[in-house]
Amino acid sequence: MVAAKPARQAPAKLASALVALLIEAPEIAAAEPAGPGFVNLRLHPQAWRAVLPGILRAGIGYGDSALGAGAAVNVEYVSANPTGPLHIGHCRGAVVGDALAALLAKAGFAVTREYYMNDAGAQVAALAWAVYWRYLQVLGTALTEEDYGALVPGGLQYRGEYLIPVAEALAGEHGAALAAPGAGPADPALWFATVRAAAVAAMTAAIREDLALLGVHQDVFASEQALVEHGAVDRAIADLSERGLIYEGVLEPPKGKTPEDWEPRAQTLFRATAFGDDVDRPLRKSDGSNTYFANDIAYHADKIARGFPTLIDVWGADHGGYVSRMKAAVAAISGGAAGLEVVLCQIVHVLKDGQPVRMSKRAGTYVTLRDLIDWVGRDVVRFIMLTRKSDAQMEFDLDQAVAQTRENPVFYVQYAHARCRSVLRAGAEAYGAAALAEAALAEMPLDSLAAEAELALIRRLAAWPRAVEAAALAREPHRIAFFLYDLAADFHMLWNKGRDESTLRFLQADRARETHARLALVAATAVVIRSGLALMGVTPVEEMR
RNA sequence: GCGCCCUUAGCUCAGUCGGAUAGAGCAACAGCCUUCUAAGCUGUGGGUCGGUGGUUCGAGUCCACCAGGGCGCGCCA
Repeated sequence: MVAAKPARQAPAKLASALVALLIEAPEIAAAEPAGPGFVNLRLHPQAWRAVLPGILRAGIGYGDSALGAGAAVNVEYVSANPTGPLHIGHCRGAVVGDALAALLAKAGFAVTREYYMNDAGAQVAALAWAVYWRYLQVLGTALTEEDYGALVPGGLQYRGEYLIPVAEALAGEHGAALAAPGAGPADPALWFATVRAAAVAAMTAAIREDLALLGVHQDVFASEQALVEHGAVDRAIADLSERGLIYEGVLEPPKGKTPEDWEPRAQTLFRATAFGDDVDRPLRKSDGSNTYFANDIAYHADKIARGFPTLIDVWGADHGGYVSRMKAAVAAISGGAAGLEVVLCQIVHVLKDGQPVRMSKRAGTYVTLRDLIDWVGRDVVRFIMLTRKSDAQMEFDLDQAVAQTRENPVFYVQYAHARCRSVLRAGAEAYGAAALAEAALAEMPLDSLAAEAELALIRRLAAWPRAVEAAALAREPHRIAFFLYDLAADFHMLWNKGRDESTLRFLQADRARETHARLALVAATAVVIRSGLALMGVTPVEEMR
């Protein structure tokens, strides 16, 4: 139908002509025109069976693609401020980013996994003040929290108890040297840099521990502070200035909802509107220091300079308003040579006993990544986080996550793999492990595989490489989870067919040829499940317990 | 007020490049265990794809407007 216009022929006529040609191909069993110009093709079963040896020889590498042609891609994810443990929102970004990176790598891109540490800004300063408060407490200060809070610029934040060990370590190393006599607060010039460094180091270590629990390992941890110290921010602003994209100006207040303390103010602005953003964006605060955006431009400039034509950032939905300005900045600073894509992850609501778990940072009642892993396990967390499109909100039902039923996709897929392994173990007892090695099964004659449910399963297996490429191009790792679920359903169906019809069971006593062909199919199914779970960072299980 | 995301079966969600009669699970109903794990499988019923227009041979998919939900909106990160 697409070709009809350039060919100047009616779609149905063109379809008939195509059919006449296609029917000649040896792989094609039937071809017929259909509907308004479709062509229905039916491949010979032999053409389908022929995919199995390739799967068995490729192993977990089945589905690897040359699509990316080795092009460099930088995937930045998590990038939580180093101010405390990771919570469930970070968790989704971590899993989505990690799976996306694995997916792109499988699709043939040269992927760098990166974490941007915001270790320079006001949040980290607030963290230092919070740690210092705990330090004074360790020393036995007479100050009340209220008194101390009055001394802190912007007030005391980060009251969580997780800072106490950091303060204790400081006290262990420095004694009372960072405090005034009597465990009172000393001049910040005396302690601030030391405390901030210790706090950031401790929080970074904690975050990396959390990520390790989740099985996330990134290649690069980029430091905002290092960029600032090396002058990267000034260079980036100078670069934009040379391109005529920086000016001093006054922004209009947001339409309809003017902040109460709004007053017109001249600022250093980036001409983001020249690259599709709604308004130009400030790079300097009124006190002359750089905005977060300015630092972020320098960071993205750094990534571009490191040779990445494609940058992918995985962000929380609360940063949605930030996307267009960052895309504008990347377009500006690279002269259009590099592109930024942003994958936004919407909020995750946790359900326990069917009720939403209330989260309040102030009350310290938010669900941490560690909590979640303690409750349901790493593999379940990773799989469930990939059972929704990232730009749709998600409910994480703790009860469903540990349920041993078809409702739980993790269980369902794992169960299929365990069943595969169970059959192969039984087969190995009958025929010996050597005969059931994947390389050996790849040599088996397969012509006995002819049942519709068997061919349906093979068709699914054959679709894996395309599914990988499509998911990689769409930047949608959740598709892998759905593919595996469908694959598991095909397998469970075939398994149960053997109950109704004993000739369809995988293991046929005294019929080695049929059995080996079926074991090749089972082994190939297990391979594809493992290949998919590997992308998701989920461990396949050998048996259910 | 403005911008971005979402809206598909009673519920939770898929839906590939715009392609034929829109698919799963749960819930409801009816079945399947002398058998490689019944933790599973089979079948039935269930739809104005939020609404209205438009583009197209063809729209859940693209465009415009509207409604509802979420997120954000100068010197936080």
